[in-house]
Amino acid sequence: MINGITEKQLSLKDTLPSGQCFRFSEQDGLWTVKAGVGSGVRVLTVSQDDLRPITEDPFWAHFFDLDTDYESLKAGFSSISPFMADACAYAPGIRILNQDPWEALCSFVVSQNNNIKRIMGIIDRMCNFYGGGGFPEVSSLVDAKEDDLRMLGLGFRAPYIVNTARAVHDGAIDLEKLKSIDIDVARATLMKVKGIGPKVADCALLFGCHRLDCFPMDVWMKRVMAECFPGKDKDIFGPYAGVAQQYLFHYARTSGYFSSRED
DNA sequence: CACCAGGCAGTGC
DNA sequence: GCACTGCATGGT
Repeated sequence: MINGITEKQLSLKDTLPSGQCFRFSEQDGLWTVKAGVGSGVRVLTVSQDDLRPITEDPFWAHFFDLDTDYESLKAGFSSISPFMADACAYAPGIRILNQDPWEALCSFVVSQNNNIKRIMGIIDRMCNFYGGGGFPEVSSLVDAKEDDLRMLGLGFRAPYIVNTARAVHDGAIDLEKLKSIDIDVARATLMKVKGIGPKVADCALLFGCHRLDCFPMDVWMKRVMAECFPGKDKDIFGPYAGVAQQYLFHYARTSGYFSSRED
């Protein structure tokens, strides 16, 4: 441990592959993370043994949300139920990333009815085809040809991507305002786009706009809530339910508790 | 062959 | 309001 931050405070292996971001890779303990749109792309190389590339760079420190106190959040969650305490203890170094809002929104449109490995491949091909390595600009997807998107593997999501880019381009969606306006208004604004439903809207808001009260309900979270919190809803987790959601999602997917498969 | 993947839109009731 | 179905694609 170097520079006062431990794996229990920031775990790369529990945070990066936990289904919230899609542009990273790992080889022999060395992680590469890409973030940002177009020529504004940033590239991080870091290992768990030495997190100084994160702690000493304000951009990456913010990206990994080092300014939020997860210890007190976990303490509060753990008092809710033994199962919740197990989920927090299972991977205590999970954090909610501060990703670019456009990148997050677009990525989660790609994610629908898809698996994480394939999502990562599609986004990688989009970055190379449209972004020169950075995430595709809104302006480059507004006029994207549907055949090109299908060639990259988007399938039925191809028109959804174009719809989303147009809504951002013409101002129907103001990504910066989504960070602060009323959360129900924010969700409704996103869901006006054909191709954005409640799950994608919540993921975009949680992972791209840092709206920590958003609680995306995917197939895994539906299992968790039905089996471990019957009759309850996200309100039992309080105003930071989105953080609780990430601990539960990761625990459900990878612990084997729900007879899952790893990928 | 079937079924699934960090869902959604369309349709029918 | 809720239940059901088709949807592109690749993996198991």
